[in-house]
Amino acid sequence: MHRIKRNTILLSQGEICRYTFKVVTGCFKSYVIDSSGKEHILQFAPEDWYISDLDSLVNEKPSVLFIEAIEDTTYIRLTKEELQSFSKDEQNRKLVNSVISLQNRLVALLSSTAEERYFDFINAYPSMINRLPLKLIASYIGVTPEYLSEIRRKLKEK
Amino acid sequence: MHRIKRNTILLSQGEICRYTFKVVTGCFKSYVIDSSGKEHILQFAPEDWYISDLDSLVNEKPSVLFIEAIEDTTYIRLTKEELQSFSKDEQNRKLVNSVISLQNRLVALLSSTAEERYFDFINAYPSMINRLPLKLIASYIGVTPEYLSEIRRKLKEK
DNA sequence: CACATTTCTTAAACTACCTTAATCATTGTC
DNA sequence: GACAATGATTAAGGTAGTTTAAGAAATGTG
Repeated sequence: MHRIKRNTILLSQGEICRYTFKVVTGCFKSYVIDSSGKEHILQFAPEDWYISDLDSLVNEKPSVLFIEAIEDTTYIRLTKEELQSFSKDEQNRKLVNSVISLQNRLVALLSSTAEERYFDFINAYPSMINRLPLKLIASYIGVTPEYLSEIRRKLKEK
Repeated sequence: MHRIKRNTILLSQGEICRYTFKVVTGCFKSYVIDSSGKEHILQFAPEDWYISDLDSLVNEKPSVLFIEAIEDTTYIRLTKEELQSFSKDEQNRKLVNSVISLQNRLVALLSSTAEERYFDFINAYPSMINRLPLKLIASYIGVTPEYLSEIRRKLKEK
């Protein structure tokens, strides 16, 4: 079991990812930084979630993602070999869940407005809303903090 | 081995997906239709690719996706049980590849402009460019056909 | 071949979302 | 408890991408 402080980076873009991290308490985020320096969050990992750059881990190539603690966090880390020693069923379930969650995000990004994606987020992660700053939610749903702030104001006015 | 004509739908939104389809010759697309009736393509599956709605297949719930032949296509279909009889390694590789390709699309949608995503598409699927109508490429990269047409014109002017 | 249907292009008006910048609120730190 | 740093809000102006509509090109069909 490992213990790290908020804002600590566990994996940086360009490094080869050697582990999958399983959160015990706290929360991680994975994100990319685009050519203009902006951060875009792909995943939050609160208690019991797994987080990793699978492409980097499996194919031993440089990661495109950062993984960083957004709260003081305790976690377990699993090497590729340890992951592979999981039962076939267990491994499958985890991989299938990853596919499903990415597919759902993709569908939402392609076919919903920012306001709809904000509702989706609230429904999918009701307990995260009070735990995350607006800034991070905005980055996850794919808008600027200023625009999410405007969305919230419009919702109150109703 | 099954054989179907262009424009035939193999899976519709709302149905439970019973198979993973492996293309022998031809090409499938998977897509969603949003609340305003617009189509958004998630994946193309040319020769040797697999396509399915994993969430629906594995959890036996109604599919959100359509799967449709965009050329006359021959394919093999695999039930959930047949898929599970694959070697652990083979199954893992396929699932990991799905995660990676979805993750790449997500990163692109969050952090690139439409023009950059068009370049990404050309680089990732050079052989598909001549095979797909503009309309379908536009749907895949997440813009209207009119706007992709404009992107192409601007590129020619350079 | 002729006709219908679908696809592609162009252009003008529009909108969802971004940028910048200023102000205020909250949090962390010595 | 003061001050710095970070986060949230608001507003004005800008831009990437959409909508609508119409015509041109390509494709399918009897």
